[in-house]
Amino acid sequence: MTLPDKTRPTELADLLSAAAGDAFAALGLDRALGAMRRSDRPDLADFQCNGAMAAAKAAKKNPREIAQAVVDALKAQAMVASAEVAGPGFINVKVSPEALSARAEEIAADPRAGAVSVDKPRRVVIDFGGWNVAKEMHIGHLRSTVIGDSLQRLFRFMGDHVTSDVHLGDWGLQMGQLINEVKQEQPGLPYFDEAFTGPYPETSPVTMDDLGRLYPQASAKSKTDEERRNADRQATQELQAGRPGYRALWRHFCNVTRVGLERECASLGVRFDLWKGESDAEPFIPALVEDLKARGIAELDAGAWIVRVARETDKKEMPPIILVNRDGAIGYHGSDLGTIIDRKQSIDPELSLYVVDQRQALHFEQVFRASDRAGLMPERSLEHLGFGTVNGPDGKPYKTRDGGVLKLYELISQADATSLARMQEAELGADVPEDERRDIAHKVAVAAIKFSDLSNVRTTNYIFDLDRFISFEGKTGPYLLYAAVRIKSLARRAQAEGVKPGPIQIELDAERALVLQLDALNDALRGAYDKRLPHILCDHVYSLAQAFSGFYAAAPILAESDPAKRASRFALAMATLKQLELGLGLIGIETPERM
RNA sequence: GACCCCGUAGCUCAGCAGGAUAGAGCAACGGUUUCCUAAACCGUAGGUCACAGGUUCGAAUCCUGUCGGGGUCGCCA
Repeated sequence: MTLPDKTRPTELADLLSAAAGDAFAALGLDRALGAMRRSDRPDLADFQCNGAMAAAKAAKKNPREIAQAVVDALKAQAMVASAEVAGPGFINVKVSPEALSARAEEIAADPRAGAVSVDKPRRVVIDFGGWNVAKEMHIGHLRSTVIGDSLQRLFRFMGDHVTSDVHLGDWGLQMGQLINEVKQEQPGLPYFDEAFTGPYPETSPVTMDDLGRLYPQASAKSKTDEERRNADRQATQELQAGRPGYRALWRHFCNVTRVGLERECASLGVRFDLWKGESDAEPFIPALVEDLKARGIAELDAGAWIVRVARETDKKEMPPIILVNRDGAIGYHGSDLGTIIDRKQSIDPELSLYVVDQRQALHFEQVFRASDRAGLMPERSLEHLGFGTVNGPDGKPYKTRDGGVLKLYELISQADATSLARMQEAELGADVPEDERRDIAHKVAVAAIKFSDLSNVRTTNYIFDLDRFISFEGKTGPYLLYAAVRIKSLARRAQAEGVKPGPIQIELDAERALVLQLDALNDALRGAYDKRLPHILCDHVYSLAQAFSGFYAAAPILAESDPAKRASRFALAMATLKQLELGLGLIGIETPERM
């Protein structure tokens, strides 16, 4: 293997890894040992390779000797300014200013700001499955929304064909509970009269506020009162079996809820390809059940049709899935299987990602196994991307001071207000029309909220602190916007002064650091994409903003008097802006023109 | 009881396919604006990586155990 054509520079670490890999191969060692990464010791090197020490162990050779051979080979590369062996066998490399310039030029010229894409695009489904009919969005729903949105943006950007589905919880016992609750409050409605032949009223008998009030009531009663619970089960089964009045009422619940959810989505800048729900799986279920019965996969157990998914190798108990419960109703096991069939037929995805609370890990493992057993979709194509809960300082799910849940719109409006106040305090945007000022404040607020959530590792719980969430200093969304906005301001000024970007020349330490950071984009993209962890991307964008802020403070850009330097630095700033906006876009954050 | 996740600076968190001096942000302290947006920049201080063993030339990272926190375990989703 030889180095890629030098007329097209590419990721510095890749070039170095290839060169080092050749050197290892020449020694009869594994090429993969040549993997180069950003140095842990920026004072010593730009990049490092630890392969010599690993190789020495296997080949029983002196690690420093191996490292020295690799270093000698690396020194022959034009892009290598210096290479040396350090300590027990670290290989330290500094790249030449020319190589940095070339890479910066490439990023500046590339519409994708230096980002690679996948070799083989896949059809991917992303299921957000966190929202429910009759439940208003609260702080706990934020995670599936922003994580799922970030992933759909990232996967699309990497080249995959993504279909996102909000996948509303609209078909379980909670529907029967709600029907009965409404029946108790308003028994005279035609929906409950089996003799009524229609048509049913077009306007909903309940508002979103009503639903928000009724649902907890109904749920509480169902838990404590066995008779009521049986009635709820009965209603659920009748709804699913198609009782017209119940269906009509249920449709009102869904529509009313959807209006509210769409408003939140618009506010957060999140969109879905599909607004399907558990109920959409219903048509696929009877045939599935018959098929599984016929093939002996479904078994009758205590009145319910189940599918066993336990395996001998299991270390824990693995309960069967309940395909049809003893009332004849479909629970979320069954509806998830039905949904898999629906997607298989309409999309045929190669990968399905379920962005749902970590606490449902067991459920998804069961469903995926059942899907595999039934031959619907292979288990390996189904992934549950669990996320941790949003906790208060006590480690329990977050509650407001009065013990209630924090509604999402309340969080957003508080952040909006804080943001607007901050602008006024800084006397910014005074010359901007009221509408635009509010728009800017909202963008800043959404950036703060999304970044706070996304910069936590997806899989772990985190402690939510409202003040910190909407604070605008330090490692926050607004910090990132601020970096981008300053460059936009530079661009306007350059336009007015007739300054154009020119050839990039790397001289200052701050410039080196910035280009090295720009070059690191693909590492972050690959990490975030492969592991489905948006925080890796957040870290990159933050580091990039930091590197730019350092550069901005260290060197005059448009204020530089030397025209060549001015043009170079301006070009570097514009390349940074492109990558910043790209990265921000992938975590769902929009950049205002000013702030 | 079984299984899963977590325990890193005063606080909130990165780092964990082993690698050099464990990194950020906030809070604290000290500096920086005649100059492109100070929502910024630079610096100081702050850690027995829960604890105990083990593997290794080398462990925050891998293995075992203990303690502490959170979660899950068939007809709710």
